[in-house]
Amino acid sequence: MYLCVMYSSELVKGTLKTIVLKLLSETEKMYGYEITQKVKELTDSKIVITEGALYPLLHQLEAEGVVTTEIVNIGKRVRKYYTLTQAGNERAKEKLYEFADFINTMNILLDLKPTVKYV
Amino acid sequence: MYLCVMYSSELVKGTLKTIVLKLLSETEKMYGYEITQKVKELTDSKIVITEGALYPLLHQLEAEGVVTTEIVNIGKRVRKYYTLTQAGNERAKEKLYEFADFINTMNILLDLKPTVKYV
DNA sequence: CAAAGATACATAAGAATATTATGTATAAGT
DNA sequence: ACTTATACATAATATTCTTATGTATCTTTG
Repeated sequence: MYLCVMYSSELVKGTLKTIVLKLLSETEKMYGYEITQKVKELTDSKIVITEGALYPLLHQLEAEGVVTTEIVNIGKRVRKYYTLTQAGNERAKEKLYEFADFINTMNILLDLKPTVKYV
Repeated sequence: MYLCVMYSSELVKGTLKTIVLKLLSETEKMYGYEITQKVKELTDSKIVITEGALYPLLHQLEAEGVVTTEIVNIGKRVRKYYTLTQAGNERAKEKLYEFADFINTMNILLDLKPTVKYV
């Protein structure tokens, strides 16, 4: 039996973009469903990205020129791959740096011990 | 000259309750304005709590029995002090633990180095 | 082989939480 | 006198997520 303790949604809220950009920055191209599964796997189901949150975000990123898309047919099904643009890579770096800095600030504020470095 | 780089609002969003509970858990009693100033000071103005966000949260916490209030007259002005109840202290511990755990998960996911312990 | 579950996309209604703006009022600094 | 700081509060709006719904194919399993 397995007790899955997810985080309160308000905590995860706001980190979705950072997570997606990070994954895309290290995998060249990914499709939506793949991203949800990867996050589930890496976090041991502590963070679960819902489709209602992910797809609108991906569309938004495309509209902003952060990613480009490529549609691939798998049998009769369709997959939509997302790839970071050069601007997207910059965006990913910025977001990761911001998050690392944010964690450091929160550690000080909440009096948690170590600091995190983003090189 | 001083360049104040605040975090994107979506990052800070969701951590407000944790921050407030933590401050109240170590200071016995605080009033709203005091909380905003303390956070500003501790984070070097990287996190600024707006009144429109804070006051509704404090009222909510009171309605939930997490804090009790005490109104104090300072001259002709009014101050509303907030104190954690016993349930509030539990809530603060839970929230801090959750946040520390969340940071650890995010560090793994985003491949940032150290982990944070909340004892 | 039929049903259930997994894969894969998408959007709309609603909830939650914050920002921005506004309002009131006193105290302090310039 | 005027501006800034202190101190509360709420309303309109914006953002971002959850939940629900919809479509469709592929795979596993009884």
